[in-house]
Amino acid sequence: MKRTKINVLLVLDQSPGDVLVKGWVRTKRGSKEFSFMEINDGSCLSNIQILADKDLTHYSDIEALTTGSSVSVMGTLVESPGKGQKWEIKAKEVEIINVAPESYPLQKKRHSDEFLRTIAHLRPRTNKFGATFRLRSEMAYAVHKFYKEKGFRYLTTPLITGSDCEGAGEMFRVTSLDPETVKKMGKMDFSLDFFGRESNLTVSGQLSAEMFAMALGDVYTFGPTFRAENSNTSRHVAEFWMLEPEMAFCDLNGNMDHGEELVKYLTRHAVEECAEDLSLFKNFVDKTLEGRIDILLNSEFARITYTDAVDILKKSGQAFEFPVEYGTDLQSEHERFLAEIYCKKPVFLTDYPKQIKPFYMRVNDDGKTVAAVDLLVPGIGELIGGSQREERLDVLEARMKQMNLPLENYWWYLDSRKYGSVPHSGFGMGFERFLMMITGIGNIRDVIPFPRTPGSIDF
RNA sequence: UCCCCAGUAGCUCAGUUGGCAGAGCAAUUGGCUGUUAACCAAUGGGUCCGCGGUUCAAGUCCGUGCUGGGGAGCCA
Repeated sequence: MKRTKINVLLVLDQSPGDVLVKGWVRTKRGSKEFSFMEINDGSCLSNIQILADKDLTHYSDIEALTTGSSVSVMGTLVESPGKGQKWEIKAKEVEIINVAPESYPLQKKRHSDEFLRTIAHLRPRTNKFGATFRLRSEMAYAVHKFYKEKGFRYLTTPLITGSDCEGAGEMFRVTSLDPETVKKMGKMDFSLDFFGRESNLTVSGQLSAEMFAMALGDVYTFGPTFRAENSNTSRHVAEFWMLEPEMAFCDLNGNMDHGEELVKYLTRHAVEECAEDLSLFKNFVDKTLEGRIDILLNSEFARITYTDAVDILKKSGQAFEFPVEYGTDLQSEHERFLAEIYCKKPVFLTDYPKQIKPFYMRVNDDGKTVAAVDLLVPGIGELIGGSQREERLDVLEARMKQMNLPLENYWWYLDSRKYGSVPHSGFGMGFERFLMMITGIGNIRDVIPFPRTPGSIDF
């Protein structure tokens, strides 16, 4: 008999008769005459209830089943006379695949996120984390679906990079030399290393993506990204997934239009395809989630220039811990005020002073600002960071010299501005940040399977 | 990296002025004919985060380290 997954069974209108399910025992309520078991196979949030009568062979073994044990159950799918579920299975055969001993750490009660992080290998077996990682999977699919529908090409850029100045924070060094050899060298000699020069894990696929946007038109990358920053916050991990669209013939406004469309598309997909899992987050994780999702879907995102934002903050009358100063980066409290109190919805902040932004951002006509954009989301902070890129070779080279960047290392990047350069734009969206937004989960470590953070690389 | 808070049973936590180590849940055993985080009864369960100090006496006070959480910076 062929196994049926529980998500398929639970939506049936009428019973097909006998069915075979396989899964893990979530809870068992036993008595002398019969036992109820709830089985989950990961296909959906819901369990299916099994009724096991004492007449079954090995009933004493069935009665001894524990939470976490794995079983295979064949029986008749019948309408449940009890409350709380439509269907249940009246078991004919229960095969015990493996009994989980009493040391199984997951109990039939709520556990703290902190505890579950210490057993990250088992936490996907809980309702909350099962829902989280089903949703994560569905959102990754929706990313590809969105870009397929829009005619973008999927680009996989290198994870190991030789550019030492990608410009976004500390990098992890990649080497094949063993520490003893390096010690004997006295001073690190990269020419003896695998690639013959210093190499690192990528902090962004953007520069590569720009090259392909100049060829394929619209591209996106979606893959792991690494930052060696010693960041200890609920919004940072050392290894995360980033989505980076890059679009030829696109200016900053087109960039924002695209970002807004993307966020709304993914959100709508979650609402339409993940309703059951989403209901868990709405009910048990974040009571304000429903309203926030409604705002995401139905409001037009605000768009404010950095200069206007500074004015708004200065006139707000708010007592900020840090002063608002034109020419410096906005503090968290300032960004939060703009998104959560002033706009009460996602807001694109644009046109930052050029001295606080990287070399590749396009210099505006005022000569003071660049065509940068950040999307700030209430409760999350920065979800998207991007820009229109500097496509004018002379302006780009001047800027790089100003910032003391070694032009020769970027010869290939500059070639794109030499040969058929066009206006183009793109941004990076933190995939985990998006998941936090759509689930209401407050710690980024809880939306990634095995989080990597400073001092922590278990599992 | 900086600031603040916490660390006691498998989990969540209480522990008064420094004076015998506690509860709920879980586990184990038994009972129970339709349960829904089932219910009822009994039983077992401790390096009070580590190290050092003060004291007749430290879970409690002091120092230090580690781990975790919240916030800041960096950013996605």
